Amino acid sequence: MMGVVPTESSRVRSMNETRERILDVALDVLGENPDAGMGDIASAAGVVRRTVYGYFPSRLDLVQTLAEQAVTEVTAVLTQVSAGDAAADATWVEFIARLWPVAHRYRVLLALRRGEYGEAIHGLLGPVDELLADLVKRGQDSGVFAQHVPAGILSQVAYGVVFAIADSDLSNGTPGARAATITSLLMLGVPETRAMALVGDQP
Amino acid sequence: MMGVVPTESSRVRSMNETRERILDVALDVLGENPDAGMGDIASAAGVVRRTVYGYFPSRLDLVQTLAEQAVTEVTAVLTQVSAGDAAADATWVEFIARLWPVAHRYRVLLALRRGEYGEAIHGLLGPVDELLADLVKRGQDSGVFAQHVPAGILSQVAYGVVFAIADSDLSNGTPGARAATITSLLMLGVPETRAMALVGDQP
DNA sequence: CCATCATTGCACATCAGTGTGCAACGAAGT
DNA sequence: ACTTCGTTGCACACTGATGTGCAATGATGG
Repeated sequence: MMGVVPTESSRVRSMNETRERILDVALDVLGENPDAGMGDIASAAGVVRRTVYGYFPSRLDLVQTLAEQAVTEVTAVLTQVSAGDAAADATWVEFIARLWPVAHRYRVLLALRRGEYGEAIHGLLGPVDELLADLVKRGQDSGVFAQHVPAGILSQVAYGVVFAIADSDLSNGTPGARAATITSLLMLGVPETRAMALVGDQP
Repeated sequence: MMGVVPTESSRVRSMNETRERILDVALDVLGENPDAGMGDIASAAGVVRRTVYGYFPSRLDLVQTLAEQAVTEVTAVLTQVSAGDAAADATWVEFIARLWPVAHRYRVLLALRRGEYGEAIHGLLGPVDELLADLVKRGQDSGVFAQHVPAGILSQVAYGVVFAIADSDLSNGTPGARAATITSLLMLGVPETRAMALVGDQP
């Protein structure tokens, strides 16, 4: 139905690998230093700067590609999780669990939102914000999430929190993910006992 | 006891005003774009680029001065609030209320933590982190705050949340401050009813 | 064996920002 | 009035990053 792979020749496959490797290490390098240059990315990818420009004519093209990937992945997680008929808080737990590696991976976009590429990124991330707000609003309407703050704001805050944790020192390993899940549940108004039960008392 | 002002001459006062104005607009300009240049800051301050270099020999000097100011102000708020013998959650509410304008004002330091100036800023903000962790730990020990997450991590998360809200679109006005206060209380494990009572049900 | 082509290494121009030097202006201090 | 000095407006050199052009190389595919 989707994605026909016509047995690409070795050359095309090699190029795809190179391209993906560049995108891959770009997330790492830019994740540690959003101001890293094309040369740094190229070096980390094991290629020369000139080669990177062969795949991405400008720095903006690279960043935009990364942003599009992020939107695609996050949207996929969000829609898949929302498809089920579980309670909103349980859905949220699953969402964070699956969002976590993605958020950590694309944490650079949060820093790049500001200055020079801000507009492009913000535009691409718009649909994600809406989906997120919808999820939170459904939780509020069903009485699972508290209504101390409007859904639009609350979703943005929760969104920011997950990224803040993914962006912090405790981004690696399970403690970070666990902290992000519990904390976000609490801030959504889920009682502590229920939150602990959802995430499992002892890991 | 502190701060003797020996009736400064008009010249010195003018210089101090210029210097403070530069630092003031630097927070604004850098707050919107952390990569703004000295020229942008100078223009916004109504002076020429050369003049800025007269007060701050390098860009690092300017940023360090801003960071030192932030540490001074935040530390002052933190110690003053902690001096009282109120409950930990009430203390937290007052803390956020007074921290809010400061956090919003110095939000640029969060973005500047990464890349080039990161080390200097991180070093200066260290003491603040400790004070914050102490406050959270006291709340946990007194049973007011939940212990689902270690104090060190929890304080960092709450720290990040407040800055995340101060850094977001809803940074201006009371709704942002209210959202930050309620949200941080909830994530600290304070029950919703108690949190709403502390912050006031209707503003 | 030969052609294709991704990759390389080097060239170059361009641009933006940093930091400095210095003469000149103009308001404040004596 | 004369001096001091903050400020200005230019000058310059330096650095680092971006983006492009082009010949050489070497592996792949016909």
